[in-house]
Amino acid sequence: MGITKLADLIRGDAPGSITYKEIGDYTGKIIALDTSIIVNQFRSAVPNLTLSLLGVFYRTLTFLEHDIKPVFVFDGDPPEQKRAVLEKRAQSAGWSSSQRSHTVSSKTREVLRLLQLLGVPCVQAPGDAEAFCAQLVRSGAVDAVASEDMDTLAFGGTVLLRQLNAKRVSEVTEYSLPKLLEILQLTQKEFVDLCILLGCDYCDKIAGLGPSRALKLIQQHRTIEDVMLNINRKTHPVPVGWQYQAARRLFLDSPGSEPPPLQWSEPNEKELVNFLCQEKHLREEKVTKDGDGGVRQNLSPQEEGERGEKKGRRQTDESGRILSCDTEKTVCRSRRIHRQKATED
DNA sequence: ACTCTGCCTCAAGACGTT
DNA sequence: TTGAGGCAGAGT
DNA sequence: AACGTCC
Repeated sequence: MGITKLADLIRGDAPGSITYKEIGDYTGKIIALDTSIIVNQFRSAVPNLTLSLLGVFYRTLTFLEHDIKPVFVFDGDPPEQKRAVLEKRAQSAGWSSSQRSHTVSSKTREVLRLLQLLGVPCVQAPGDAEAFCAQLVRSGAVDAVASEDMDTLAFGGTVLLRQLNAKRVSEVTEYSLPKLLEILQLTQKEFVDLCILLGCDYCDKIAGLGPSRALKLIQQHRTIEDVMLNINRKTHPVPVGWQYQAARRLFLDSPGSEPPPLQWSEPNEKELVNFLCQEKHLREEKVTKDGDGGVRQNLSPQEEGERGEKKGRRQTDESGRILSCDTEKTVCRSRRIHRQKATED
């Protein structure tokens, strides 16, 4: 997944486009997240499915504690080009793709439920979640995209955050696409061609061309077409039926769907506890606070995305738009957090 | 000399206690 | 499972 | 920092 070796290339050839931050630097910001990446992270880290739900729960709380407004983006139908990769992946995992999609959807339903109860907006991407995240940050609907893979930059996402959940300071890395393009002296179009040469999810690459040569070739010849005219076709054969043009369109064309209204509301503590403890049989002390702590300032529902949509503590739309729940209660753990901060200070 | 590839290994979440 | 880092070897 | 637990 992602663009092969792009992170290395940036670190080596355009370190000026990277800044090192910490999570507290994003207080007040709206941040889009690729939900499937998050879920997969937890799924590979802990074998148990319920525990990965708990991971999503904790991580979301961490955002809220820092007064960060998360937007969870869910994958839509994968584009045609990606199907080959998905098939291959599912096959090597020994799963049929229909099996896979069913399990995923039941899993994502639970994640969706949890996130709704937490009062954070969940949106369905028209296609690839990464692509939609990129569009959201490009249009200004969100301030940044937090993801572990580099696709976002190829899709034109202007601000990418990696390791946002890092515990230690200065471990969050922020990539600036405008700075990157300026340093590399590339246009977005040229950068997309570079990413295709590096290797992406949507088509093959030219064997024998790695990061170093790919960058030099693109900087010199500007397009894949011109690169192909200037390399040794014998030593670097172009893949037969190479679908690079389709991949290019995928990266450059906007998904098209308008940014939906984003709305945050207070967590529905009662249902949250019910869901996690009753349905999922988690220990209550892992989920709830003990007393009735002060309401947290960060969850003020009257603030919203600058891009529009005023109030409305309405909820709903079952077809995957925004759902929100309203409660007056504060979220678990907040009390403990407050105590910790008090003792630290 | 430099670049790319393949093969290897490892670790991957978040929390609390010590 | 995947990705990232280290090291071998073959290619340019 | 290292370790054990979460279910």
